[in-house]
Amino acid sequence: MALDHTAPPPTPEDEGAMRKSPTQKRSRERVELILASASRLIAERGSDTMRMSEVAELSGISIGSLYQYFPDKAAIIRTLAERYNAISRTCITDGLADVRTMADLQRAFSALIDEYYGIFLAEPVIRDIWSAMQADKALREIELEASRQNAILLTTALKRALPGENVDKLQASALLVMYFCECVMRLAISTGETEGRALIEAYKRMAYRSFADAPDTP
Amino acid sequence: MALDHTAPPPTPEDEGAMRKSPTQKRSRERVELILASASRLIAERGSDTMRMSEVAELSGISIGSLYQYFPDKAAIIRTLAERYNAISRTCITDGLADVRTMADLQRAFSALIDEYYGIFLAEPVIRDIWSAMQADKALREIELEASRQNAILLTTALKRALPGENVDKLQASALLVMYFCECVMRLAISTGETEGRALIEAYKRMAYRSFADAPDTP
DNA sequence: GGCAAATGTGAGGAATACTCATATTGATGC
DNA sequence: GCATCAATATGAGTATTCCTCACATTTGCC
Repeated sequence: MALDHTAPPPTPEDEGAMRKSPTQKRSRERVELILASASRLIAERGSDTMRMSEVAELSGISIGSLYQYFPDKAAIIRTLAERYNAISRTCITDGLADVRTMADLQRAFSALIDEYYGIFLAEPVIRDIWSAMQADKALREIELEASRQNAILLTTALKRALPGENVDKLQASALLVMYFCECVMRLAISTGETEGRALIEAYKRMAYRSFADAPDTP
Repeated sequence: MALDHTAPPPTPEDEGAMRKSPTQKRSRERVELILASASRLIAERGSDTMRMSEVAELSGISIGSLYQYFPDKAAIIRTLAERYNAISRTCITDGLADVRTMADLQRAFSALIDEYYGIFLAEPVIRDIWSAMQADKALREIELEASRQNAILLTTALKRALPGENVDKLQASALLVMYFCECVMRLAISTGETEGRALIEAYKRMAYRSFADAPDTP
């Protein structure tokens, strides 16, 4: 599952991020070399401290050549992100192919999520790109802390409404609901208001059902 | 609900981000002035294009003074973020105070989310801080597009497993589930693996319940 | 009024993404 | 083999922007 940069996959589709699509053999190899170097640097120290000069040096090419293929630093990161997305799409397609019933779906979904989490844990580059990005680490801590505080408030109300429920599960659900609240707001902003409202309604349904004292799903 | 910078609230708690807590009256006012200027600039053009020199100029103070109160650019943004968090915590506390039953909870929760979304729409500064941040806009587009693609795959499987279900709602739920997948991964990375695994289990329960053909919640 | 501490100032240092004029390399025709 | 032109490579230099620091000014206090 780990991305293999030594054997460049034939991907002429993500050239949208590039300045000039390389036609000669050597330059195609160089693009792969750049991406491999960037991957390594991101894995070691994170994308925000990765320097373009380091990418060039580690690749054994000049800065000028680097900018011949990628218009800016973000383009390198985007290209990596798109490759990871392509991989995960394949996993999902395969995982859901044979689903016929809800029981199938549940098994398949659970396995997919576990696999995905495994990849997340194992691949520092995905972790960095999707979670660290450029965003200030301290700011993410603040967001998490706010979600925790809000989750405590929600758990308190939930305990009153559902006296018999398993408290650990209530707490985990409450944290998710509060954390996802920020997430769905971001999503709604990205999609625009019309779709955003529908998504927020779906979020509310989802949150409410997660509270309901349904029997556990394995 | 909009933040009021003309009447500085007595907040000596968020001084953690500051370099030197201002003791004199004038300097307290200056801190509020800086935050108000930053707010305005972020609302107009976004935090990533906000320049420290602009903040200083708009505040009518020198750059040196700016750095007397805030150790760096991120500290200004963090201070604003913390103030918004304090406000939302108050809303949640008030909103959930009288909850006794699940019906209460549902009403209160729904109202809270609607209110929060309203704030998000109305306040460009919150929008920017929580959604744009420094992160590359194109990268967020890529994430959204990936979630959409994955949601299509999931919806296809869901339609097979639940032939009679309302397709619009299935689609909205599927998009949320897929988008939240990235979110919960980020969350799990932040919390560490022990808590992360519990959260991922909670996420799976939540996702699965959202598929189940339960009656709609109003 | 005088003194010490707090606060204010802005030219300049430092870091780093990115450019561009020039040099090198590869392909193609003869 | 050689000429020629386009594609590719180079890295010193530019531009931008965050942030510092040595010195000036103001404030509170006796």
